[in-house]
Amino acid sequence: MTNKQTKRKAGRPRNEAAREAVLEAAYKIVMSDGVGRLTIERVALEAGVGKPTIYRSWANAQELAMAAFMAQPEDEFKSPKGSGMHRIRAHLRSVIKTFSTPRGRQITLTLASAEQESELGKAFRNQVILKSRETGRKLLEHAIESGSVTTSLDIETALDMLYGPVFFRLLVGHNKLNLELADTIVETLFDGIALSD
Amino acid sequence: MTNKQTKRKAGRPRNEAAREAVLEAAYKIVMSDGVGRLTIERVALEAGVGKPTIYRSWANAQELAMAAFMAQPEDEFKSPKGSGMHRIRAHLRSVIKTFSTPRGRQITLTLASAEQESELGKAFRNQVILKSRETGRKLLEHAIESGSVTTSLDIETALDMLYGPVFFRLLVGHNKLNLELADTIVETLFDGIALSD
Amino acid sequence: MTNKQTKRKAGRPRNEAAREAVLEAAYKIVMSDGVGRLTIERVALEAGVGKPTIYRSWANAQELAMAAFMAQPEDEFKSPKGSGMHRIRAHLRSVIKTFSTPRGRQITLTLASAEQESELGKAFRNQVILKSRETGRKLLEHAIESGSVTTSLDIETALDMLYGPVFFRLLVGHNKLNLELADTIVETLFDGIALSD
Amino acid sequence: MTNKQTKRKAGRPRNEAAREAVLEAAYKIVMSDGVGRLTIERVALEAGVGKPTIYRSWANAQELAMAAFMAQPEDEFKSPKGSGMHRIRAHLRSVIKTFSTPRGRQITLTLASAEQESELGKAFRNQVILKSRETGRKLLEHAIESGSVTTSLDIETALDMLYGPVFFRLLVGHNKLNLELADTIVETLFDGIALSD
DNA sequence: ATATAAACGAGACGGTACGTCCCGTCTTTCG
DNA sequence: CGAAAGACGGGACGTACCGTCTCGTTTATAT
Repeated sequence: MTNKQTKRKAGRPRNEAAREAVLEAAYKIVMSDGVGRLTIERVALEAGVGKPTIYRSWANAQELAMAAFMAQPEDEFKSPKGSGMHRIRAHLRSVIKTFSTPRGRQITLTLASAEQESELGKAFRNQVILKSRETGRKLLEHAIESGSVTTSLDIETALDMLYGPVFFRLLVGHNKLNLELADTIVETLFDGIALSD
Repeated sequence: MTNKQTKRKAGRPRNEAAREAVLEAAYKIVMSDGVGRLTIERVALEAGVGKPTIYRSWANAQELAMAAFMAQPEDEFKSPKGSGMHRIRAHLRSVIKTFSTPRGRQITLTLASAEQESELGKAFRNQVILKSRETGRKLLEHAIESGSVTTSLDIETALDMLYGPVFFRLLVGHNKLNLELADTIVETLFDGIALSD
Repeated sequence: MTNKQTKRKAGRPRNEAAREAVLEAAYKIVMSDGVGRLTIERVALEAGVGKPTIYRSWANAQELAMAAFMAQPEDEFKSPKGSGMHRIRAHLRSVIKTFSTPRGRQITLTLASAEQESELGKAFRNQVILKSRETGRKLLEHAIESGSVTTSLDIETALDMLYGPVFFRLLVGHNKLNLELADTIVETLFDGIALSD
Repeated sequence: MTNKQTKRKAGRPRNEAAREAVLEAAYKIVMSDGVGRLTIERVALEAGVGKPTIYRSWANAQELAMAAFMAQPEDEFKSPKGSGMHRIRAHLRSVIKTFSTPRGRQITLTLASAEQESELGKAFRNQVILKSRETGRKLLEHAIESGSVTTSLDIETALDMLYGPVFFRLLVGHNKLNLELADTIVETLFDGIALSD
C-alpha cells in the first residue's frame, strides 16, 4: 500500500520554529499581563518574527490567544476510582483547581471575547473548555450503565449543572471558587432538594 | 437658614441632556454592533457631544457600556404564585427569556470584558446580572421558611446551579438555550439523582 | 474700520512648535539621506511627534518634503547692476550655484516624484523652482522696456532656454553643471547662431 | 562538432518567454498607473512569474521600469531634408511629439527617480533620452561642416538649449508643451536676441 | 451687575496598535 | 538546476482610537 499522502503544496513551507516562538511569546504575554494586553505587534517583537508571519496563521489577537492556550495543554483531568458520586466529585475538584488559576481566568476571558463561530473558536471551546465536560459525561454515563443511577436523567443538563456554577462564579466573581464548591454541587445534584408538597 | 441639600457646587452644572444622549447612543451602538465596536469617539460623534464630556462621567468604554445597560433597564422578573418549585421554574424561564436575547448576549460579553473590581463593575454585576438571583434567593428562602423544603440546603450553591447553566450555555454556546432548560434544571435540582448505592 | 478677522475655528489650535519640529526634522532627513529616505514614521520619531499629527497637515511624504523645502528658503537670487545681458548672466550663475548643491539635487528629485496638480505641488513649483524664473522674467522685461532688446522675443520660451538647460543637465547628468554654462547659454541666446543661408 | 557560440552555461537556460512577460507586464503597469505604482510583486503576479526570477535580471523596480521602456522602443526620430534650420526644427518637433505623450511623461519621471550611475541607468539615459540628442548633434555638425553656420558655437550647450526647455516644461509643467515650441526655440536660438548696446 | 467657576463642542495632541503592502531573501518542489 | 510558488524578517504605510489638553463659548452661582 503506497503512501498516498496529501499533495505537498508548492513554495516554501511554514517555519515551524517561528510558529512555536509566536505561540510561546503569546502565551507568556497572556499569562503575565492578560488577554487584553496581547497585541500582534508585541508578539511579533518578542518572538522575533514579522507581523505578516503572524497574520498568515491567525486572523487577530483573539485567535492567537486561543491557539496559544491550545498549544500549552494543561494536565489531564483525573477520573479516579470509587463509586460514581465520589469519582465525579473528585473530577469536579480537579476542574475547579485547574480553572481557579490565573490561566483559568484568562481562558474564561478569552472565551468571552472571542467569536464563537470561527473554526478556531469551536476548537478552543471543545479542547480547552469542554474537554473536562467530556470526562464528566463518561463518568455519568458509566454510572447510568452500571445501574447505580436509578432516576431518569438529562445528561446534558446535569453536566451543565456541574460545570455551569464553576464558570459562573469565575466570570461574575460574586462568590469564592474553592474546592468545597465541588462537594456541595455534587451533593445537591445527587440528593436533590426534597420537598414536602 | 437651613441648607439641607448638599452644597451646590459652583460653575455650570452637568448637562443632563448630554448625559442621556451619550447613554442612548452607546446603547444603540452596543445593540447593533456589539460591545467590541463601542468606542468613545463614535459615541461622541453620534451623540453630538465632546469626548471630554464623556470622560468626565465614565472612565472608559467598558464603563460606558455598563452604564448604558443600567440606564436601559429590562422588565422586572416575575415571581408568580404557586408552590415553590413552580414559582422557581417560572422565574428561571423568565431569566432565560431575558438573557437569550441579543441584549443578553451583549450583557454577558460586557461582563466578561469589564474590570470586576471597579465601583461601576460591581454595580453592573449586582443590578444587571445578579438582580434576578436575588429574586431567586427570595423564592428559595420563602420555600425554606414555609417548611416545604425538608433537606438542608446551601442556598448560594443552589442558586448558582440554577443560573450557572444558563450563563454557561450563553457564554460557551455548546448547547441551545431554550425555555425547556428551565424545566429540566428545576426538576433535576429538586428531584436529585437517586443512587442505588 | 473694525478688524473683521476671519472667524477663529473651534477646537484646539494646531501646535506651531510641532509643525516646526516636523518640518525641521524632515529637512534634515532629506538633506542627509535623500528624499527617498524620508518616511513619515521616521519624521514622527525624530520630531517627537505622533504620526497623525503629521498626516493632519500633509497628505504624504512627498508633500512633507515640499513643505520642508519651502520652510527653509534659500538665499535670494541676486540681480546685480549692469547691462541687461550682464545682469542676466550673473543671475543665471547664481541659479546654477543654488541648484548644483545637494539641496538642488534633492529639490529636483522631489519635484519629479510629486504630484504636479496638488495645491502644495503648485506652490512648491512656484516658490522653489520658478521663483528664480520670475527674477529672470523681470530682467528680460526690463531690458525690453529700456529698449536694449531690438528683436521681437517670446519671453516664456527665452526663459525656458535659460533655465531649461540647467535642469536638463541636473536631471540627466550627461554634462557637467558649472558656472561657465551660464556664460555660454547667455552668449548663445543673445548672439544667436548666424546662418549664411 | 564545433561550438561557435560563447560557451553555453550549465543548467537550465533562462526562460526567454518569462523575461518578455515580465517586461511587458511592467510596461503595461507603468503606462496605466505610473512608475510609482510599479512594484516587483505586482509584476510577478501579472506576468505569472516568481519574484526571484525578476530579481535575477533586475536589481529593483526602477531598473525594471527602465528596461521595460528600452524593450518597447519608440519610432525613430526623423531627420528630414532641407536647410539646417528647417531640419532641426522638424527634428525638434518630432522629439516634442514623442515626449508629450503619457509615455514621455513616465520616461521623464523614471529618469528623475532612478540612480544616475548604475549601468542600466546610463544605458537608459543614452538610449531613451539622449538618442534624439545624437540626431540633433549630427544635424548641427552637418550644418557647421557645410559652412552654413558662421558663428563659433558650443555644440553641447546649443543642444541643451534645444532639448532642455522641452524636458523642463515636461517636468515642471508650468507651460504647455506643443509643437509651436519647437519653432520658437529654433528661431530664438538661430536669430539670437539682438541688443542695441 | 459682574466676576468666577465649571461644563460645554470642538478638535489637535503624543501615542499605540491595527491590518496591509511591498521589500529583497530564502527554501522547497517540479519540470 | 532554473523557475514557480510562496513563506520569511523587516519596514513603512495610512487609519482608528486612546485618553489628555487647549481653545472659545455658555450657563450657573457667588459676590
